[in-house]
Amino acid sequence: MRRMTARPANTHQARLLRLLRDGGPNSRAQLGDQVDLSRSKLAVEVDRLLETGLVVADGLAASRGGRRSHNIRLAPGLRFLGVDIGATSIDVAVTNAELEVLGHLNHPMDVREGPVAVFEQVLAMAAKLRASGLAEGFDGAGIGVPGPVRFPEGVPVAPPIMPGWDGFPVREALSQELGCPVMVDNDVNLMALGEQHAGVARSVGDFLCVKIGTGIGCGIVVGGEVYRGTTGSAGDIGHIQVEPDGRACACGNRGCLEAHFSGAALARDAEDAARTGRSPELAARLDGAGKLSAVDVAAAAAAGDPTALDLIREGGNRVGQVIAGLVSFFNPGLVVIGGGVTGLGHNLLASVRTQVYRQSLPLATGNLPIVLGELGPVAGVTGAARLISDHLFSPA
Amino acid sequence: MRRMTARPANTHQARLLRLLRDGGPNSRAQLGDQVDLSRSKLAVEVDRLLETGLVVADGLAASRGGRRSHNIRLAPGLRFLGVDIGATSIDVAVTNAELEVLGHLNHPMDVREGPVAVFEQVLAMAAKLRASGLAEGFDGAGIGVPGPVRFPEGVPVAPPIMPGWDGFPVREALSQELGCPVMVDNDVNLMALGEQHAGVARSVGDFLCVKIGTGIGCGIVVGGEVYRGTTGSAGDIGHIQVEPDGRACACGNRGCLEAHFSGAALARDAEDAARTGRSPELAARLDGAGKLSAVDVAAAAAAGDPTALDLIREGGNRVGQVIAGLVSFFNPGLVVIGGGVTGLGHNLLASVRTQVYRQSLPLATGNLPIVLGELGPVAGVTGAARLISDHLFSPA
DNA sequence: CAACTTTCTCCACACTCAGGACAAAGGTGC
DNA sequence: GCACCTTTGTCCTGAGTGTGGAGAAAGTTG
Repeated sequence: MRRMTARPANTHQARLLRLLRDGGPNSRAQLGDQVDLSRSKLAVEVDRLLETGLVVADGLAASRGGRRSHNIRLAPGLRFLGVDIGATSIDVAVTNAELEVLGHLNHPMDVREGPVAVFEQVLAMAAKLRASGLAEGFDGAGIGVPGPVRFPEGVPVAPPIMPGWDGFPVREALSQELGCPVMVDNDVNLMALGEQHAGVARSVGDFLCVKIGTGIGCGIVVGGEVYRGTTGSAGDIGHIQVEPDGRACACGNRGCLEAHFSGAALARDAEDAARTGRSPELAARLDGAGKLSAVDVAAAAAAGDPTALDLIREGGNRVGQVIAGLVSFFNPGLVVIGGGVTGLGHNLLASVRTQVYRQSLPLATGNLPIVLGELGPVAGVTGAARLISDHLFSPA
Repeated sequence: MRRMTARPANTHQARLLRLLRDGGPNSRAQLGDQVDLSRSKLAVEVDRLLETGLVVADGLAASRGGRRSHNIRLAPGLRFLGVDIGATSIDVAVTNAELEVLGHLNHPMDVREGPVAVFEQVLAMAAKLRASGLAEGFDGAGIGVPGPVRFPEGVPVAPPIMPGWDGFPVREALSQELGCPVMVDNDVNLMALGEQHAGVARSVGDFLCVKIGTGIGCGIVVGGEVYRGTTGSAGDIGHIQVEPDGRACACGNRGCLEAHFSGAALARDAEDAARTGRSPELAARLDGAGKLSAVDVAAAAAAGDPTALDLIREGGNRVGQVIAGLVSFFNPGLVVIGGGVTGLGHNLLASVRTQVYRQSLPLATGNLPIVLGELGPVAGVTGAARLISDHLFSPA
């Protein structure tokens, strides 16, 4: 099929496209209720959108007591590709224009293998999704990488855990390969966007989204928009010091949050507890290579293992301590916790909450929900689709 | 004289007013270079502003090689009142429409005496400024208070150091008394606004402004706008924990930043050092009541007193530790340090810088200036004038 | 004093947008 | 089945917004 070529010509059209994206099919009359435009002006803009092919008239809706309305919806053939590159795996999904995930693939891969190898894998996954009939092509793609990004150019800058990616023109390269517009962002920001679009953070203007995976990062949303900072490294909380003269961190400092608690740190601590005989539950879960993951710790905790519970509680205290500071500083309306450790669930949440509610001032915490993300692995890819759709659904 | 009654009728007019405020008198042609409007449209809007009396034509400028231009400037009689209520003193200033401080008064006063007594003092100071001929009346007033504010209503909420102010309708009361529009904000936010308008933070979009006075707070500017948080308590960093099981704080917790370093904590430590004989330099500066202030510590340090230097260095390390975390999180383009302790100067700055550059990642600190505010006590009142002028110079 | 610049005004024309009249297409009650 | 209502959508007029060009006014420069 012919891919999306047109862009909205003005802010009205952009507004209408986003309403249709976020609210599904709608009649002209219903759209009119939401946009503060006269019916006549609205009709003109809808007609123009129909001409561009971005939206289509799609049959008649049931009567609401009068003449039946024509359903207007985004072109059903539009497809976005959402890519979420983590430290240890890749998620790729296809969505329709309403950002509903139509198909989703996950593949383990070490990001340190470098952009070329990773790109090959991403393209193979995209091809597989296309071959399965979910898309004939992509109208746009969003991609998240686990490190800071110079956002306007779509280029990673000085990413600590993926040094081979420094300066690699992710946006341009992927755009070339896919033949469609591409936007690049930090994976944590995309998780925040995903939870904002379809998850727990709907209708919250200012919130924090703490992603605890291999590392730790924090998405910052101000007034509904992702805040990226001066050099694109905002939210990089993994190297905040939580213990003077604490553990050595890969960054060269001591006592960084990430060194004391993160997916990687938790796994190391669990493996240590297993090997030194402090936890038979964990020892029983060691794999052939003597490795454990956050999932194993969650399982051991669920089985009542006190050492596993201690590790989770201890970790929650560490993150909670940092989050408490951020809550005092940022005064968010919501804190979302997600990433690979979501499986640790309420044990983790409980100790985070304890720290925050104890350390921050009542005015900041009084009405502050601290919750787990509800989208899991879909958050990142949904956020990626949202990123490119926000870009395409804005005036050219 | 007749006070300002009109407000800009549209965004163009608001834009023009702000250009005239920030850039001084300008010709129509110069304004046209800055606003992306045709000369004809611009002439129409300027004419309308002239009709309202908000701006006046003020003689001819020198020729730039052709016909001489008419100077357009903000009405010279416009006067704003800027009020900055600190924990221990009140600053009041009159500015013209360009926010230049025409007169400035300071009066020591304990904010805990409550809103009624403080208001009386503020009104007396305003009357004194008026009596001196600097203003015949005020077209608007901005006021800062040392605590969180519900911004839209202009009402302090749960302010820890001034409990008597909780819920007091500052905006409404002052507006009644002065007979002009009033906006209320946190004193720290106003300092940030002041430094942004006329100080070190000009042309910086995202920055932090740490004010260390009796307490400690942090103004947050995102994209040129003050960020206030969900309940107006954003930037309240005084109660971030810097030492587990540290000193008891007035808030009920232990180890708060404010308990370890702030104007009040520094004074206490200095008095202690003086009384226990660790520092003759400080002891010599004790006043009749056995009290010291940040100024005394600065003087002792300048005289080479090692104990005073230690206190400053120690305090700088504490704040630096917190700022390092905030820099990682927020990735600002600038950090400004101001407030009563500015007198500690480069001794303080040095230890703050050391902490931040050591603890934060290079990407966030690479090009990050950490500087002292340059406006001193004028920052707050300038910010207050800026606050109300931003309000009045926006479409009604 | 002619030629050029800069500043400002005036005017014709295109575009945007609101609101009312009206047509189309349904439901409801008798 | 029919009159009357509601809802949806279209068309038209008129007010306002904004552009760009012509040209006048007021300088400078050689």
